[in-house]
Amino acid sequence: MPELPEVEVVRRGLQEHVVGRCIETAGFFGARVARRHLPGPVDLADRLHGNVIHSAERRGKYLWLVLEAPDGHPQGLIIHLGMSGQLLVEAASAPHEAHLHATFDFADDGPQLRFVDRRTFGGMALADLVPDPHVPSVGAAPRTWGIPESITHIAPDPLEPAFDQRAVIARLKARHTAVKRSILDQGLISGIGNIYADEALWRAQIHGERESAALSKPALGRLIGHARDVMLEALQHGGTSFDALYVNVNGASGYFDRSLNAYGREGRPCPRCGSPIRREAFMNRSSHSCPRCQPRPRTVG
DNA sequence: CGTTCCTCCTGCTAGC
DNA sequence: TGCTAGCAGGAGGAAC
Repeated sequence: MPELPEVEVVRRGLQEHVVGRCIETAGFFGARVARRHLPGPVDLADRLHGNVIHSAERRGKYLWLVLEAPDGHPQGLIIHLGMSGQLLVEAASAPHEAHLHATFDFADDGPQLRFVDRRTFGGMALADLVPDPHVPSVGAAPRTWGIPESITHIAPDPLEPAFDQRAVIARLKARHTAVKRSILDQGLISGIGNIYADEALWRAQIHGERESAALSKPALGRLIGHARDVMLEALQHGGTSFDALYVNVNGASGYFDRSLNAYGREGRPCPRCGSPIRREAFMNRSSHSCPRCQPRPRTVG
């Protein structure tokens, strides 16, 4: 479930606890955590030895650590949390968690970074850093270090300077598919998952199966604005809980308990009109919406 | 090409 | 009470 706000909380934890440190030894356990690193887990561990962590970056749901290898070559360690990934900062002597897939020991005597992932949809890979193809020719300044080559297909998220709302609206107007499918497409706008998609659609009073191209530009603009707002609010709720030496995705956001209006609220009253929230199958997932505020389209887009 | 569908995975829960 | 089927869903790649 980590979407943009939860991943940003983790990024801030990494910035606080591992940036500036030198990786002494990395270990990867099992075949899946490094599956996107094609040379394999042993190669990945070898290449990380002696690297200094310069910064912790994020685009959408992707994290990466900017590293400088002992030979001076900069590179990015991509980290995706998938469905259930957690990064923990703990003493090396702490008992190993079930589903511990990676450990990082540092040249200092400080705590260890661990990657724990029950469902193994998450993973790590090393990539070269390249100029960001999404930075417009005028406007946002490029990142100091560039972005990992293997995630250049991921679009900017609504919280970064490179986000170009007019360009995104133009692409949404060209999509002849359901608008919810469009805003979940990380190559079009990144960071939004099923939860925040449902919340943004509820706020915008748009049913997710309405055709993307058939919505007006102002309506699409409002939808994007609501997506940005709901993720910012979640970030504000969740951004205070990592002062301990423990970066916990699941504990990152109290937002789920209090502030969701549609997602996971099947049968409970719509906070706006009181109608019971409905749940529908969509894209082999669940979609939650208000039947009165978000009427279904006559024809599926 | 744009769009849709399937698969990876494990823990939890509803229902027989 | 114990089993199984169903559900949760991010993202890449196959399939249409």
